Amino acid sequence: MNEIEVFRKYVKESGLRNTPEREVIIEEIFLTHDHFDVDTLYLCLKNKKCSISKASIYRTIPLLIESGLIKEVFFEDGHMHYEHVLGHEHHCHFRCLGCGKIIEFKEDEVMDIEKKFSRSHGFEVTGHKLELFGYCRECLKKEGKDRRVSTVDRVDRN
Amino acid sequence: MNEIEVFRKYVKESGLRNTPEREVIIEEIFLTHDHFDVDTLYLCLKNKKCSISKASIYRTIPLLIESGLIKEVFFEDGHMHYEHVLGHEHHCHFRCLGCGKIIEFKEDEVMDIEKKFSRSHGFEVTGHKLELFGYCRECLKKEGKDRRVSTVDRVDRN
DNA sequence: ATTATTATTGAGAATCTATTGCAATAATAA
DNA sequence: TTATTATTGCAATAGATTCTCAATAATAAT
Repeated sequence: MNEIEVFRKYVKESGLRNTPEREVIIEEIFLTHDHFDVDTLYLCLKNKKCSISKASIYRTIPLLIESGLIKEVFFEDGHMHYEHVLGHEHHCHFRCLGCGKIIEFKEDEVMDIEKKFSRSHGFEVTGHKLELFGYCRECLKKEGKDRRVSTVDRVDRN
Repeated sequence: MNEIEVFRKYVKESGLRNTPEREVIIEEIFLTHDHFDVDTLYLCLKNKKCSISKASIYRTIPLLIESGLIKEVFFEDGHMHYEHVLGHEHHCHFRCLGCGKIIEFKEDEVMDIEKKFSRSHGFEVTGHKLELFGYCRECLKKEGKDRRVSTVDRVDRN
């Protein structure tokens, strides 16, 4: 089942209505495999012929999350970023505090942690989010310069 | 060194100036061991005699992060949440998707993941953020009811 | 097919978080 | 004590997200 079919099924089961606007949004999102945010998605659609209002995009995103197509990954630069779930196997992120670069990597060991926690607490663990941060090789070279605590809460003082 | 002393040292070393407002903010934050956000912090201070402008709180937070007193934990309900670093050993979070409850737990195995990633990529890993999510015991009882994908992007449709 | 019902859309207003400009104040160093 | 300039509070602003509402269109029922 591709993303459109998944969504149609979800819409039907939920008693919602499908619309061309929503399918256009989904197609645009799944055109690449990258992270995305509302504003760039909006501009991409605008630059093609098919302009869709931001309100509709904002209203569609929770549906895409509920239907298991996408998920939130991180809040950065004042807005949320999303990524694919369908067709994109689960992975973790490394964020470079120097240049802001995001690197994805796979890590099975987290499953052990999930199981251990699940057993010890009697909870059902359905997922996780692991982010490592530090400095990438390139930034380690420019040693010490430009380091910051976080992309969001940088303090510029010079 | 307590939180105030840490901050005074940081301020001195950074060529900033300390102020009573900043110390009041720090004292309020470290009064409890809980997570906090800007708005509740602002209201707490307002409810006591010592009202401090939101602008000052927003301007102080990055300093507290840089000085190692606090850090961001998650973005939820449209705004950032913070927690103590000083005097609060590193831990991970479990978030119940049913009731929103946050549970902290310690987990050393993540260090192995850090090291493994660090070695394989030649990066310097300085920290991590691990969040598990699922359903707590209480919510498992009310099985199926009230489940949601995320606290932020909940879809209410009834 | 046609019609009735009502979810969805788009545009803009409203809201909310967070940042910034500015004049007054106050913390440090001289 | 004085000079320097970081910090404060307030108001204005920016940006993201939500909401209002009339018009439209997707489904179900006829």
